[in-house]
Amino acid sequence: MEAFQLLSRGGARFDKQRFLSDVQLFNKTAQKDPKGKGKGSVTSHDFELPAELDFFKYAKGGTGKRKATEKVGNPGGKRRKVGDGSGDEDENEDEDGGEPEEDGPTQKHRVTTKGSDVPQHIDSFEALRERYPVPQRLLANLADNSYKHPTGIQSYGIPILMESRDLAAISPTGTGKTLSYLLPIMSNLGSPASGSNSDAGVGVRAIVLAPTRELAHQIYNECLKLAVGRKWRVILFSKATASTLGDKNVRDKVDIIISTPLRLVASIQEGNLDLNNVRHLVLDEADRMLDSEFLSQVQEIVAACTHPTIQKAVFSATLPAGAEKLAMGMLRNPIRVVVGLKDTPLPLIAQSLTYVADDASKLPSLLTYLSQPYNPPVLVFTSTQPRATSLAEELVLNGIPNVDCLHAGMTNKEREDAVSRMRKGESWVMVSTEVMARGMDFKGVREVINYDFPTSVQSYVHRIGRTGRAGREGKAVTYFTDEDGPYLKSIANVLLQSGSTVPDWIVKLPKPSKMKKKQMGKIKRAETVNAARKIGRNDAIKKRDMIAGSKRRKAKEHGPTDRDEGVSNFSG
DNA sequence: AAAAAAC
Repeated sequence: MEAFQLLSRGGARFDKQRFLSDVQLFNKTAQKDPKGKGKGSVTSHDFELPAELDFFKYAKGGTGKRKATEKVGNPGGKRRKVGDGSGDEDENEDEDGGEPEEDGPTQKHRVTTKGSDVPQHIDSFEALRERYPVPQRLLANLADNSYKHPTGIQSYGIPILMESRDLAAISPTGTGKTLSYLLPIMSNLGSPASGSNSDAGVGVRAIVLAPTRELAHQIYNECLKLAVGRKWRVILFSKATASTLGDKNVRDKVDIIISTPLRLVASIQEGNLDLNNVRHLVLDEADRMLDSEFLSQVQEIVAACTHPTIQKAVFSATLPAGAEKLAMGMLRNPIRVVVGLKDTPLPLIAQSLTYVADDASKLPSLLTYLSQPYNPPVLVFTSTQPRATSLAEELVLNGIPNVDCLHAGMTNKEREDAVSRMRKGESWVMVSTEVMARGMDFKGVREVINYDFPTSVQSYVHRIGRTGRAGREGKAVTYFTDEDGPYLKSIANVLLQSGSTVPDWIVKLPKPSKMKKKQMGKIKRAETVNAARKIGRNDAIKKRDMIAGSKRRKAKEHGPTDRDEGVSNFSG
């Protein structure tokens, strides 16, 4: 059920027929309903998933024992002290009662909270109304968009935000974070400023910041769905919409702005925008927003929000210690909620590492991959814009159908068109840079390929998080070359953590010390080569990868020999 | 560590 609701959010078109098979895959209790596959006979009631079938499924295997529990509320109003975020967590856990299953859904997930006076979580959206004055229309819009049962982060995060508390929320990719903050914002704002809302004050009252235009747009779309039927003024900030704020009558009646940081800063500096009436500020993809390039912009925005009772919240699937410290410093008496394991991908995503000797071997590998049956659309990540462009060109030249490309070097229109094709299912292979790595919700994406090795664990987690969304299964393949050796182990650990398997030799790689990383890079490069050769001889390990390897060599003979500059300049 | 993205 939940998976169904999640699937039907976001801007992407949603194929019920296609989803039906997925649900049955997950839902052992569901009766097979051949009629359900018939045209037009599928309704949401046809596939009630058990409530415990949450998005978060703990995979078997991985590293040792794994706790898979659900934290249940905060009985007795137990106080919790906010700590530094690292180290031990003050947890309150409870078994969920379900039995772990071999291959089906594991019916357990874990939520941990930290902070004082944590509000009781909700078990249903209806329960919200019993506790808070949520506008009827908002709940109706929720239902109209097939949101029926809250996910973990929604269950815990929404009451916290409803009670005007500051929140740091960490929840895996594709688990419904957007709704977790939009619903409380719209509820707490009460009614649009343009109406007879005496409490509205003057000027924008809520701001959501996101790192990319595409993501801001997606959040905006979500917001519009919840805004149906009321005269909310929600603005997706851009040069054009920002200029409309020159009109004071417009400016004073804005309710919510969704924006990227720099655009907002520009308007503040132009004197077109006053943030002193902002009561809700959300940083989506918080760790990204707090890294060096965005930090000063975000700080400027935070400083401009001078309303005494402003509520701040940060959301992400990953929050490294440094970013968390910064975030906690911004928040007032915050509650920290972690769903699942921080910095860890969903176990629903089957991850693998594929050895490709060097950069020149990547294209043949990918072509081989795409010559075999695959589930479009496939999302392919490269490290730079030129590499994205030239890889897309190469694929087209090699006859791969419906190849698209998306990076920030393209014009706004090109970017919008690419997203639109993706949403319509017209893209089969989408080649992109990090711009697509975070937050984007394309329901159909079943496979992600890291053509270029991700430059951080966080990048890896977010990239592969474009699949496996809303309870679906996904697949992620990561190419690595000899040069990626120094960072291989850290990514391999992520795979292990989330239940995927990793060849032994990678697990045994020594941990690179920071000081000697560069030096060790050379040593390890040799180790990687040797170990990778061993794999080639070992039938037991990663059949797929070996297939890819041999096909790669074959494809190389027939494949194009001349390579675009953009593709070859990777190995500096 | 390093590129990308933000206007």
